[in-house]
Amino acid sequence: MKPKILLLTGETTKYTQYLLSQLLTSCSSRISLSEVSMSPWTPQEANVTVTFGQEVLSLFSDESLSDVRGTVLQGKDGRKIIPTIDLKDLVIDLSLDIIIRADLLKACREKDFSELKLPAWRFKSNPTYIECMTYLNDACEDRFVNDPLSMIAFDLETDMKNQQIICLGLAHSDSEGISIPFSRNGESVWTVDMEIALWKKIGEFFASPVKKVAHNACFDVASLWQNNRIWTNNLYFDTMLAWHVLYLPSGAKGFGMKKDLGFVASMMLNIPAWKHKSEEDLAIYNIKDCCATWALVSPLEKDIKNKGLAEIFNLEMSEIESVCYLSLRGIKIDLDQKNKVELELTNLYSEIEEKLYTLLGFDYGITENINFRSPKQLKELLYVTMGLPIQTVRGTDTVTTSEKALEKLYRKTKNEVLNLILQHREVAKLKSFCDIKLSPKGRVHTSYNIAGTTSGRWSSSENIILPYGSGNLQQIPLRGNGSIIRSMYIVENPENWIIQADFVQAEAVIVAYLIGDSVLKEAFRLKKDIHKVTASMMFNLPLEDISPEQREIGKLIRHATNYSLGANGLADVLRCETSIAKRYLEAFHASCPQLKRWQETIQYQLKSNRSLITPLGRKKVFLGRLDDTMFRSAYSFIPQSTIGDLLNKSLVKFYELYGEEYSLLLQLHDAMYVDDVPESKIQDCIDKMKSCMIWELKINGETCIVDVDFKKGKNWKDMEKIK
DNA sequence: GTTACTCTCCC
DNA sequence: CATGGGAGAGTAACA
Repeated sequence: MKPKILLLTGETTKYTQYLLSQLLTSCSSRISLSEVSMSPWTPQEANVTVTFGQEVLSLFSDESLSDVRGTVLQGKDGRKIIPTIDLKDLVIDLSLDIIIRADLLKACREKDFSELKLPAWRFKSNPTYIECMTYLNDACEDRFVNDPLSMIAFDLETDMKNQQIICLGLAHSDSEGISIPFSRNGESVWTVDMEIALWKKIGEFFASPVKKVAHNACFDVASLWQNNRIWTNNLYFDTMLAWHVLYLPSGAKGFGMKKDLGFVASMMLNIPAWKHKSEEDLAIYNIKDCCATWALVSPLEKDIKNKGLAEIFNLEMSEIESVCYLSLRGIKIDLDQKNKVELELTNLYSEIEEKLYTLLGFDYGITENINFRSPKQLKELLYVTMGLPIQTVRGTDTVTTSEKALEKLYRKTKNEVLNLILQHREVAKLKSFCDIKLSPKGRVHTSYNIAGTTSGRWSSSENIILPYGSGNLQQIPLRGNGSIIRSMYIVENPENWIIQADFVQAEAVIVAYLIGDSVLKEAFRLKKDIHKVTASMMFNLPLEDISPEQREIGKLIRHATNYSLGANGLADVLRCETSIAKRYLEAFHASCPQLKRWQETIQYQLKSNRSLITPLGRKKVFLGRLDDTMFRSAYSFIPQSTIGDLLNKSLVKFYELYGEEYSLLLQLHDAMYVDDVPESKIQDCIDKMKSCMIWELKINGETCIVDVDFKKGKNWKDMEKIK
C-alpha cells in the first residue's frame, strides 16, 4: 500500500532524525505514523509529499522556498507537494519547529486525496463603474449590517511615491471580492465625476456599521483618512494584531515567525502562495489579500477566545485610532533652530576632523584620508598602524572599535586620537538627526507599530504615509550634548505648552511587587529616593549616609540586575574593574535574595509550559532552546510588557475621553506627551492625564500603583518638572 | 538593489 | 564568557 504522506528530508543526522521524530510525535493525534513514509531523496508514490529545504524542493519545482513554504503546490511530475524548511535550519533555531509542525498538519489535511484543490475564486478584477457601484451598494446592505457573521475585508494598494491610492480591494467571503481601481500606470481610471461618486459611495460603506476587517488596519485606516477624509467605522478585526497577540514572534530575527499576511496565511489557511507573483495583475493580488484576510478572521478569533486572550487583543484593537491620530498629526519643527543646530554641528565636525588629521600626520605620518565611520578602516588604524592593544566584544573574539572599547583604550593610553575619534563619532551621529525632511507644513511624522515588539510596547519607525522626519521618534537623543537635537521639536503655538507624563521607575516598581521585596515596595509607596534605598540595602548603611557615588551605583545596578547582568557587563556600565563590579553584585544579591528566587520560578515556569502571562493578561510563548538568553529575555518580559500595555491603555483612555480637548503628541514606552496646552489649562490637563494613568494593578494578590510625574516645556528639550 | 554587519540612539 | 526590548545610518560585499 502506498503511504499517504511522504517526507523527503534531504540529508539527515541522528540529531535531525530525532528532532523530526519529536515533531511527528507532537502531531500524533492527527497523523498516524503508519501513514507516513520517510526518505532522504528518493521520490515514491504518495498523496502528498513534504519537502524539507530548498534543495529537495528544487527536485520538484522552480519556486523559491521562501515564497511558497507551507503552501500546497503541484510539482513538475504532477505530484502534490508541501515545501517546508530545512531540518538543518531547525537545528540552528529550534523555535522553527512551530512552522514545520503547521506544515505537517497541513499535509495531514491533504493526505487522503492526490489532486490539487484550488479555491473557487470569483473575482471582479477589472470592474466597470456600474459593477463597482453595485458592489458597494450591496456591501452596505442589510445583510451585512444585521447578520453577525457577515463582514467585509478591505485592503489598499498605494503608490508611495505619488502618495495616491491605486486600488481598493474588498472581499465578502474567502473567495469572492472586487478590486476597485483608481490609477493605472499613473493615470486615472475614471472621469472626475465618476471618481467623486465612487469615493462618496466608498465613504458611505466605511461609515456604515458593517463589520470591517483588515491586516494591519493602521495603514489602511490612516491612508483613507489622510487621502480621502474617510473614517473607518466598526473596524471589527485586525488579523495582524490577532496574530501578534497569539504568537508574539520569538526566536531568530527575520527567519522564524513573521507577521505579514502571506506568512500568517501559510500557517493557518489552505490557499496557494500569491504574494510573490509580481507578474500577476495587481488587482488579483489585491483581492486575494482581502480574501485571505477574510478567511483568517474566524480561525484567529477562535484561537484568541480559547486561549483567553480576548482582553489583550481588544486593547491592541483599541490602540489603532490613537496610533492613526499620532502618526498623522506629527510634531512641529522650528526650522531656524534646526538650521542653527545643524550649522553648529557641521562646523564642529570639520574642526574635529582637522584636529584628527593634524595629530595623525604629526604622530604617525598618516597622510591619506580615513573614513572614521568605517569599522574596517578604524580597526586598521588603531590596531595595526597605531599598534594599540586589540579590544574585543565581551565574551567573543570579535575585534571592535566601539565607544566602550575606545574609552577603555583612552583611559589606558591617554592618546588624544582616541578622544577625537569618539567626539567625531558623537557629532556624526547627532548630525544624522538633523538630516531630516520636513512636511510641507513643517512637521515630522512617525509610524507607531502596535505589533512592533514581542512585549506589547510599540515600536516607532519611518512613517509610510507621510515620510517626513527622522523615522523613529523613540530614539531622539536626550542625554549629554545630544539633547540639543530635541530643542528643534517645538510646541504647536508658542504661547502654549507641551506636557509630559511619565511613569516613575515603572519597571522597577513592577519587579519589586513580582519578587515580593517588602523594603522596596515600602520605599515605592512612600515615594522615597529608590536608588538611595537600593544603595542603603547594598552597602548596609543608613539612608542619610549614602554618597552621590553610592546612589549612582544603586541606580545602575538596579536597572542592570533586572536583566540579570553579569560582573563584566556591570563593570562596563559602571566603568570600573570587573573585580569591583563582582563585589557590588554579591552585595546586591545578598541584600535582595528575592530576585534570584523569583528568577528561579521563572525558569521553572518556562521549563514546565514555556509561557509567561502578565498581570494585564498578555501571554508570551517562548520557543526554542531553553538557554540563558531565553531566561534573561523571560526575566524582562513581565515588567516590560506590563508597563508598555499600561501606558498604552492609559493613552487610549485619554484619547477617548479627552481627545477632543487635548492633542496627544508622542508616546515613549512609559511616557506620553500632550501638545498645545494653554497656560490656564495646565492643571486641568495634568489632572485628566493622571486620572487616565493611575491604575490599581493586582500582582501576587497585592495592589500595585505606579506613580506619574509631570513636566512642561516650550520645546522637547527644555522640560521642567511640575510641582 | 539587497543583505549582513557594526555602531549608537531610546526606554 | 554572555543585560532585555526596539530602529536607523553607514559601510562593505554581493548580485
